Amino acid sequence: MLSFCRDSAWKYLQSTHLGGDRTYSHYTSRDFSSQFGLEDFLCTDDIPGTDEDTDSAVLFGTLRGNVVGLRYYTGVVNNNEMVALQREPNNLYDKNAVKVNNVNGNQVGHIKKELAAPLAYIMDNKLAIVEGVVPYGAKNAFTMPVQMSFWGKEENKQTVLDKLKMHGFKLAPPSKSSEFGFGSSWVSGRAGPSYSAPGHAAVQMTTEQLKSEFDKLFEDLKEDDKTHEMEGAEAVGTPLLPHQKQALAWMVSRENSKELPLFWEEKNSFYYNTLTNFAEKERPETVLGGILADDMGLGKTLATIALILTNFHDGKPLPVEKIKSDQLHKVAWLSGKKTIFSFSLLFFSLSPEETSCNVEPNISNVKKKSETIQSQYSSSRPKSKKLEDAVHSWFLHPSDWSTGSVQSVKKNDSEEGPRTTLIICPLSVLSNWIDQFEQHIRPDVHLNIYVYYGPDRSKDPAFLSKQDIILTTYNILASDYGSRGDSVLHRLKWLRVVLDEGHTIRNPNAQQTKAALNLEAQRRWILTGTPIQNSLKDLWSLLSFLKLKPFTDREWWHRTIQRPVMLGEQGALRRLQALIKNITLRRTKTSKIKGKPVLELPERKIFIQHVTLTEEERKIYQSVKNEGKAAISRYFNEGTVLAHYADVLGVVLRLRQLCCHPHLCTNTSSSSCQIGDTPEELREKLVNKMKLILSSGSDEECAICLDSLNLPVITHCAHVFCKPCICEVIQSEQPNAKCPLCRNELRVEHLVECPPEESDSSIEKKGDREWISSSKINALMHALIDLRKQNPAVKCLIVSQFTTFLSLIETPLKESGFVFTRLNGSMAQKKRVQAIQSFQDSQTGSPTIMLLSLKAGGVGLNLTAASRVFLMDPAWNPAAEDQCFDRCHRLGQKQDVVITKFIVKNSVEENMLKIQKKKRELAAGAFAAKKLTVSEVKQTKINEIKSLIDL
DNA sequence: ACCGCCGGGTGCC
DNA sequence: ACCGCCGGGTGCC
Repeated sequence: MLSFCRDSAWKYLQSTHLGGDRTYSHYTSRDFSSQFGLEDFLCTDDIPGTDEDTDSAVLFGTLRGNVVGLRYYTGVVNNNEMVALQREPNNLYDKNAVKVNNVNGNQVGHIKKELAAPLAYIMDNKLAIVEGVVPYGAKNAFTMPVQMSFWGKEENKQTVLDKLKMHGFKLAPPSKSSEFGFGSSWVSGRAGPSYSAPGHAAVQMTTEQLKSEFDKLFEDLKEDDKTHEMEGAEAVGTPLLPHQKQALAWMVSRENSKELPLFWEEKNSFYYNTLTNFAEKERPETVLGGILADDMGLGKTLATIALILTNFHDGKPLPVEKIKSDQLHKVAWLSGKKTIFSFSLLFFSLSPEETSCNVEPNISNVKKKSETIQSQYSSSRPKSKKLEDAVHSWFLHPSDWSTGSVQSVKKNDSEEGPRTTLIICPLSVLSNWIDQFEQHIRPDVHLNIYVYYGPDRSKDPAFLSKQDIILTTYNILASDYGSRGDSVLHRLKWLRVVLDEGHTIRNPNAQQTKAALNLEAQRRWILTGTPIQNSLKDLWSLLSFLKLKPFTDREWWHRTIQRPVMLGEQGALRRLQALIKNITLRRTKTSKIKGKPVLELPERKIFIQHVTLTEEERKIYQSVKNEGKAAISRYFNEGTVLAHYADVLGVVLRLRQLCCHPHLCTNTSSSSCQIGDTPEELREKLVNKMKLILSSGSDEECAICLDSLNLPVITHCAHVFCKPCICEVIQSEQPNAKCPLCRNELRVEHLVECPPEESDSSIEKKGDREWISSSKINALMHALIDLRKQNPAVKCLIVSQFTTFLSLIETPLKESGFVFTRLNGSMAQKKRVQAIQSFQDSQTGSPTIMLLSLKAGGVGLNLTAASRVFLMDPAWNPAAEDQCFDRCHRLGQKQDVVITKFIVKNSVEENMLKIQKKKRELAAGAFAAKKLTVSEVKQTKINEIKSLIDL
């Protein structure tokens, strides 16, 4: 019921997706392989027709046709307006019917049936995408002309031409300006007499060129009117830094803006869209929001909190109403039995239903629950007054609530419309938001915050709509939305929706994207540190979320911006830049305000501490290395290195593990799968390979959804995906599904799942083994003890990609009397929060060390209590290391940060450093670096392997 | 639609 | 006239 009408958009979407599974995988496979730092290693060049259909499309030519039946429809167009052609296969009168819609999606008419016949064939078989522009005659009563452009893959061109010829039509060959609607020459008549060579209208830019152009897009965003500053409302408990005041001023002005959106003009009481030439009487909705694309650590969360409080209602701030403490009953509310995060800070009024169904009127029960909360929060954060009070208030008998001793909040009684801000974030930053609310909202402010998370979350619309802020995750949003597309979150209208880490919705086919796009809100914000992560394509869902007309429909985005930019069309990039500038605020860590850096972070120094293995360790290392080297040499001789990628990776992994500790190397020799293997043997080998990949410290990302692996499964060709993702691919490519990464045959029944975590038992197994130290552990302990002598209060992060290594480190830490905590990627949310909070606590007796797995947490993680980092083993990807360092070297860090990398001499680790160095240079260097050919790329990868194991 | 097309009415000059 | 011509009815797919 909420989904707005955009049939043509979805049609379009499907048409580019179907048969596009393979095409899609190309561009994702780069990400996938980059997780190993061996880009393009996985032979993406073997995949034919790799880019999205729409990207590799060329213009076949143009054709003038007629739109008929105008009498019967309400949709109107202007001269030179773009129109959408949409198949209507269920038309009662003609199976070949092709509808013509205006930019708004209103039907204008039909394509005349003689032309509709070949068009239907072309469109149904996806031989070409057909786009229309009405050159003149827009005001005709019965029929009007339409200039059609046919875009498709080169190999389909002849089929299209033949089909049209069969029906007596002939395409005019493309001429330079014929395909765009921007005041071009053909408008006045037929495409010019030019018979220039068909094909690309312009030379396509290389990825590097485009990327550097994208970077430029953001370069000048800081100037113009975005330097205005605004103080936060009284309710904001934290003083804002200058750049945060700018963000606030900009966000408030965006929310209260009355300006027409970009590319719209008012003309004779009509509103014209200058890109599509669409016009309508109704004023296009002003986009009350935008993209806050500041670098990580500049305080996007704080800016958003400040916005919520400062532009609370009617352009006015949330009033701070001083209340006497004896009148103040602080109530925490626990929804159901297990959810800990379902609490409300201070006040809110419960609806009778909520009271009766979620809170059992049983004092001992309530006490028990509150004690659980208390042990989980209060003990770790005794200074958190607010929460402590909240917990104490639990001891109020629930009957008090109905006798009225808990006042319901009276706030903004005059308020009309929705009052609630819905914030959606990845689970990993949920707790960060809760922390920041506590930190930045003045304690005497009435604000209802509800964390919509956990199995017992309230789905009562009356209750939810009474909240000021609701916090939830993309996963909850998507799973609530489900297949039926309705959920309480989608039934309610929100004052404001904020998407944190907004690039999460870059994939238009992902469920969470669809769920986010269908939320109804007055004001819409996207917070992200990486606005264009992979390509221009990623921008569409963001713009669609912002409801920026006409880009909510992908066809118009594609025709007016994406394709013109990709084809390097004159002015297209400027158009894109204007667009981004209009809705985005971006500052980087190096941005300056009035000559001063936006953030003055303490220094960050990186030291490399070389470690020499003991003779014993070196012996083991050498034997494993020789063995692996022999195997890899064999692959080289056979020319099968690339086919044995997982095995090569395995050899390298074992060597890396041996550099850390001999016990890490669990002899799961993943010998390659042989034909003679029994199903059990094969299965076991695949499971081992999968574990290898999952534990190798590389990004655990699925190449299909680009997100972290959800129910990882391994294919017979040894590639790992989310089970739902790969099943969908198999489904849609039936009966001959192929692996998106290597094009080997795929079958659902061949997918092997990861057996349930046995890490606990394996750790215990390790525990049975007698603990021994290692050279690296010795080096670490030496450094830690030294450091403690100098300053016992200093806090350290100990980072490794191997969680078992972190477990091994626990033993000497305990022996030497260090208080430590631990954070793994796999930890339950509540445990994580606990670990982070106790570590960030500055009290004496709090942990001074955190054992951190390299990938744990994600972007939002704030560990500024630490000023020392010990990186136990180098990562493939230097960016992953940097991101990890940024968790303590960020806003809030007061001390210089010293990072120590332990590197074993004469080992694979040193070689990894060399590769890292190359990568850094490549990343920093000019994008002008020429694109490597396929064979050059392969050679590079082979060289990397060789240098890794000294071949 | 100030068209095309259809089909009924009509029929020397 | 098994035609031509006239003029009314009619009109997307």
